[in-house]
Amino acid sequence: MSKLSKKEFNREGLLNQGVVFFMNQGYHGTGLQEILDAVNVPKGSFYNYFNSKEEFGAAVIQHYIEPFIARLSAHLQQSGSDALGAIRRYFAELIVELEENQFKGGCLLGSLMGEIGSTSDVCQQSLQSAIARYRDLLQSGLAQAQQQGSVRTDKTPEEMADLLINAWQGALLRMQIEKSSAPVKQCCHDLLDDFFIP
Amino acid sequence: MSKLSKKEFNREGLLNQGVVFFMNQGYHGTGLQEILDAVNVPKGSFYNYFNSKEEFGAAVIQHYIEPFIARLSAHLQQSGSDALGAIRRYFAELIVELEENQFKGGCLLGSLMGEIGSTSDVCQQSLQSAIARYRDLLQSGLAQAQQQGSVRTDKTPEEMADLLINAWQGALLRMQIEKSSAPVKQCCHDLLDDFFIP
DNA sequence: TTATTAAAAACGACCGGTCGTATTTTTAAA
DNA sequence: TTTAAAAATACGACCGGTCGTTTTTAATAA
Repeated sequence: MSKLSKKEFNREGLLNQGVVFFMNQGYHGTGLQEILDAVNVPKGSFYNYFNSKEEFGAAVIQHYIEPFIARLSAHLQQSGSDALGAIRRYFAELIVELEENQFKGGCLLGSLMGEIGSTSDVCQQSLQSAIARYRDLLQSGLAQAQQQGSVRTDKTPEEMADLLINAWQGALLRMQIEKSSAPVKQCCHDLLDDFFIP
Repeated sequence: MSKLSKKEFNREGLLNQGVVFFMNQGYHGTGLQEILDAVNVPKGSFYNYFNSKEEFGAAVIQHYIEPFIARLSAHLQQSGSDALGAIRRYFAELIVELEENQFKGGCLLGSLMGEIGSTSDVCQQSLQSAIARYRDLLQSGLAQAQQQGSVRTDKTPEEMADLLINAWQGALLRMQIEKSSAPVKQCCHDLLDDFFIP
């Protein structure tokens, strides 16, 4: 493996483990050492990859949201004339994975919003942009569904996307402490099978 | 002031400041020293009041939820035949206070669920019971409103209470990073003025 | 005196971050 | 193409400081 790609490999590893540790133990509850040990990167090398823990946190946030956007995007793209179905299937997939993980994870964005959303400007901005991107995608999916007649049109897609994201975040928190997927299932059902239907 | 009541006074002060600091900086982001300094209690004395930071955190959670339950309860009690109006006014009051606080706070329960909901059993249980009490109260209010004909009856009050709490929590997180009360206002409007209406 | 509580001092572990230095990679001149 | 200078990266020891907790001492009550 060439040296250049090894650097990128290590960087990716740090971001991946950052997601895992921050999700399980929170930002302040996770020491850099834990992450570095997990990827076998020496302490002194960390600052060749990132300028500070805070900037690392911001990068982890962006790294975290990417696959979610890619997956939702893929579902929407291949859904043809059933955008609402694509959204339903996307969330159903997430629920399956949450169950597989025994409800340990939740959503990194939700956890970090509460923990450092008010204290770290850098991370706050990262959270803002991550959620905005996710929201915009969901919004476009709901707009498609409106044109297809499967979603009510007396609410803006923006409004519904926000409600769905917020309720989903809250349901994920509940899921964590109740160790049950009931909250997230209920949430999807209430909105996608009822409130959003014309 | 007698010694006994001074001890109770200090204990209350610690809990109050615990709410403030945990809300602003998170659990792991707050050192005991900060809280102790704010209440002028020596560090060595902390363990005369609480057995550990973790148990202190669990106590802070219970201490935090109390006034919310009392206020919602009061609104419902004096609402007569307009339980839905009481719930609306309760949340409207909360929104005013959030705006006064410049969206700094959010909800301690939401923040701590994400940060330590999966790692601290003691706090997890405390969060569970705090939310359950709050939910039950909201549920009873919604049941009243159903009997009064102002809320739809094809959904259980439990289901609606959960959705309201979850969406509210998510909206509070959004409010924090967007520094705007728009998310919480939208949330209340979507549910209390639309989805819950028969 | 003895028993009980408050508080000070001390504990080891760990925090994020910096340091000097060794090694490698890139750049540019020859 | 070879070589020399410069820039970037790797790395572990180490920084001052803070963490939550424990032990020891001082003060108070019985």
